Amino acid sequence: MDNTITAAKAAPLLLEWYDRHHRELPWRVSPSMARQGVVANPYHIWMSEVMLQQTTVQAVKAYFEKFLALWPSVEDLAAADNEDVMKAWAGLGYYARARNLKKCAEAVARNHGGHFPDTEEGLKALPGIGDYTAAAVAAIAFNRQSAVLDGNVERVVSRLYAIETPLPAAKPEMRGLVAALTPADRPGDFAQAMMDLGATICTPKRPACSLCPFRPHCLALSVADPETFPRKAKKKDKPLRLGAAFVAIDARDTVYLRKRGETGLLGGMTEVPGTAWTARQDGDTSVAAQPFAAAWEDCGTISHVFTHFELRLSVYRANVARAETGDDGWWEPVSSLKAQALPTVMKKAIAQAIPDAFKAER
DNA sequence: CACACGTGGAT
DNA sequence: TATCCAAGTGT
Repeated sequence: MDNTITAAKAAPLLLEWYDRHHRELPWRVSPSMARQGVVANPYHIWMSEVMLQQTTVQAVKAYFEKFLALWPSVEDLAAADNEDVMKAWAGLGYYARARNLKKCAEAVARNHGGHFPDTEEGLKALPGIGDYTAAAVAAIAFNRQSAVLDGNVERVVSRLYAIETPLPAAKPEMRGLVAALTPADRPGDFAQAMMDLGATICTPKRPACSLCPFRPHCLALSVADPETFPRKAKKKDKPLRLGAAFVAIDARDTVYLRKRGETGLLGGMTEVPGTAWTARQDGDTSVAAQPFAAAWEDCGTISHVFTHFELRLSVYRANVARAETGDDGWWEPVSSLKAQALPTVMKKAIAQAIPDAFKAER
């Protein structure tokens, strides 16, 4: 007997589960709040969705609160200094998101009177908003019946229908299935419910199928091991790249920093001088690659894993007079390094040269 | 379609 | 330790 779920049954089942078991999140209007007349703030929903791209809820919470405190409205963010936005985003990763966040805020403030477009199409035309985020903001903030497909939903749907096509080829099929399931009533809650289900019940490993509202209808559970869905190709292994980083300190306990170019890896972020990061094992990562002459002391190496390569950086430290550096950067007190737009890899390098650089006592 | 693009937590 | 992966987007 075919127990495949029908569109008419899916939403009520899932929304009933969501009303009882939804997560409380800082940017979310819970069902009980909605009953009291609270409506979603599109600025908050957009901000959270951009931060949540490939990023855990846990990591996002503090950044979300910080950004709202610094820039309470989209006009505030549009008027902010680019550099301040990059400083506030430092540590969250995927820094193109921060650059696009600022551009998007400027576009909304300048071209849309400070109001986000309320359609998928309008939203998707903005920087940093793609298929997923456009659908999510349209559904959650504007109650549009849009098909929201993220990693969680892909997992839920792939199991519900035991989809054998591997990702990402299966995405169009999955989007069609989600579109068929999405209700006209509470489409935003439906989307959030699918994501909550994927995050808390239909998890990548050891899913809690006994607690799942879709359990009677899940094809993967009935015919196979749900854990094996979604199918996806194996990832390539990461090559190793080598480089050197030079931490120059002057007599007043300040460090020489530079700003990276606006595009590419860590674009627009702050760094210490260093070599290019080469895949060549014979690249010069020795003190000979120094950016300026000094009595460089070998501080050992640090490792950092990026999305598509692993980096091993040789770190050097020296006491340097201000006049001996170039003029492509600036001197920053060690005590204020924490507030700089330093990506994690640079904080690691500096901490290797100055172990207490980021300690609270400073 | 394939690849570039960060980081930290879980197993 | 190795691997996966978390509310993806841009090119």
